[in-house]
Amino acid sequence: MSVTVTLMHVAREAGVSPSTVSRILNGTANVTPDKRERVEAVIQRLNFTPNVQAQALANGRSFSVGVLTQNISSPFYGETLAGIERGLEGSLYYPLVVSGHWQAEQEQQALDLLMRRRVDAMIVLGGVIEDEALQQVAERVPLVAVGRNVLGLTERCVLIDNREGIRQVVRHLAELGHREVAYISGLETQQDAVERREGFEEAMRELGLPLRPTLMRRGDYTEASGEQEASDLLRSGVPFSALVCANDQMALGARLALYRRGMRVPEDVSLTGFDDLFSSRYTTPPLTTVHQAVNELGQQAAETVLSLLAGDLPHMTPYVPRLIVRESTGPVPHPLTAGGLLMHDSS
Amino acid sequence: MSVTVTLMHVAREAGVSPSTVSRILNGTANVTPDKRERVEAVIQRLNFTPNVQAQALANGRSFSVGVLTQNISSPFYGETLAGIERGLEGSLYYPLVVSGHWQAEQEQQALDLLMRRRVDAMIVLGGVIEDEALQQVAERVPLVAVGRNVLGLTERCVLIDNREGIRQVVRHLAELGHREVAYISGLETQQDAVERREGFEEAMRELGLPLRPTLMRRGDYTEASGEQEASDLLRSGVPFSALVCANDQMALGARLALYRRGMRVPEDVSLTGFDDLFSSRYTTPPLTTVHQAVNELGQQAAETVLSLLAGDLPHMTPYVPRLIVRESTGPVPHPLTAGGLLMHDSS
DNA sequence: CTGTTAGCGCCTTCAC
DNA sequence: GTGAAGGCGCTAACAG
Repeated sequence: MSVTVTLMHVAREAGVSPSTVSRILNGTANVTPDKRERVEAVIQRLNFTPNVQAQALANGRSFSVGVLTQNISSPFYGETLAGIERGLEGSLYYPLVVSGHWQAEQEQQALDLLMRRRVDAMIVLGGVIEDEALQQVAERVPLVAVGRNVLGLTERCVLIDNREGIRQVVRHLAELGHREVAYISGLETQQDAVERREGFEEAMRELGLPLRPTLMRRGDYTEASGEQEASDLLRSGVPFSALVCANDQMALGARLALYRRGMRVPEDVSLTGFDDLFSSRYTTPPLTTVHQAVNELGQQAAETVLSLLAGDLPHMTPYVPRLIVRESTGPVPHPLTAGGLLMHDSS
Repeated sequence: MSVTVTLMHVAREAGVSPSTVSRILNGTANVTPDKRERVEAVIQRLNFTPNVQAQALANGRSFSVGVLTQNISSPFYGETLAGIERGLEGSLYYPLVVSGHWQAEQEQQALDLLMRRRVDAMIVLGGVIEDEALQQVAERVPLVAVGRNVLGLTERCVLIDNREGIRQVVRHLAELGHREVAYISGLETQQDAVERREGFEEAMRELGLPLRPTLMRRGDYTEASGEQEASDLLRSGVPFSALVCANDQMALGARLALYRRGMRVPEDVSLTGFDDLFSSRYTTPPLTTVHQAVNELGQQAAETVLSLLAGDLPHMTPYVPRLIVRESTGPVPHPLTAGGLLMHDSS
């Protein structure tokens, strides 16, 4: 394609030295107005844009921050990325994102790729890679983790109180009179899935509700697994009046399973999620869930990185999720075993 | 942070010249086995990774392809990005993505940013920026557009036959006996929204169905607008037995409006979308929609860019979308005006 | 204020 | 096969 025009070209064309052009570009020093004008005109005319690679090399900074995400197309991480994008906006920094797909090996490759690109900082979203690998990265550049605690870097982690989130859900259901509560867990190789399940169990105990192994299922955070586990649950015949899912996506899948069985939400079964994805406001009925402000978390991570880069030592405030009661939860159907559940179950 | 180790360090440590190390790194020439071993050992020990910025500068290529997307968190573009990521996998290239948010100005800034980063190629997803700006970019690097026709670059555009997609929807509804069909259009600053609406109108005419201005609404592709327009439609009292939405997100919003009015889908109203987002498989009921294989489109775009970069002249095959009939469409309720619709409408 | 001089880290001729 | 030298495009002292 056409030859790329360099700062050198501009300098020659404007009859000044390269450094002058550079100074104008970066506002590094004062330049006589007429020279400035001349140079700027040439820049316009030649459509010159500085080569970031070269700037990076000369500056020793790439002006980019690496983002290790897991699945770029997941609604959850998508919103986090949007938040990061927003948080970085206006700064000179730009996010380089790579997906790790929840596979330690791929995550390691992603980190390597980003380090080769000499990112100035790193943001890590979840993942299953060992803490050690992240600590190693953290030795070279400032690192902030979201939704994951990294040993020795806790003060650089934007954490969510998963236990508290689920607890709010259980409390809400208890207040509505539910006792037989089923639970579909997420992929327990992920920290948050474990925390949520444990939080559920703790809350049930605290509130004096029965914790039945037969009502505890294990999904993998996907819609498909939510559907699968929910329909297993229904087929099993063990009665329950509420179904708590470890995330919104599984709740969506579970919703479909209930629909297929002709079970109404919330008349027959109350259903809850976790994350408050944007689309959960539009499920039928709108989903009661735990709000995470994923977007804000991303933004906060970005801002933290920026201040780290600026040499400050920001301190993270742990994020407290909050229950959003919408329409997928309601009072227990009267005689549980005879009414709501079993009646429809046999229809 | 710790000093970054360079190729120079490796060379010294291994007792060879920098060029030798470079050759080993790139397999550019043969090197004596023992030197190779020595160097590789040092690379390991020092944990050396080449600086991509420097390589880029020396090579004149950055090994990155720019991606101009609109909204990184939208499920639609998210899936496209995942496809691009997949398509680029295994190549040396890496995607740099920036969002334009459907604003010409921001899109232009995004393009500038990417050109400054000296991307070797560009993939454009939708957008409202003028063709001219894209042509200008295309003069400097290979460019591929997805879901958008760019004047003079048509053979570099991965296009979707939107008219045909909507036509299939209308035909399907006609076969089910629907005559009074409402339509919610997308943001008509976008080409595809116009094509879909026009396709709808054409198909209605062809099939001899009435085209009522009062049943034509204009949304903006968001869930909120779908809800808004659908509820307006219901409030207006004009009877209809089917509602066609220009995308899945608006269909989701419309679904909620119908739910609020106590209208059943598909018993009272048939509902359709367009795009076949992953989550549309899990709406209640699962949504009849037009499949776009967004993921594959992204992948195809990436592969095209790669072969362009390799010097080939690939040829794009226009993409024909296909109707996916799920459960949100059904036969017309018996006497339309008396039965299904108005009865519920007045409840 | 501004031009000259060195690099930043790597690759690539060019000789040996 | 391998080292030396020059350059990619830009910035940052250093002298004027």
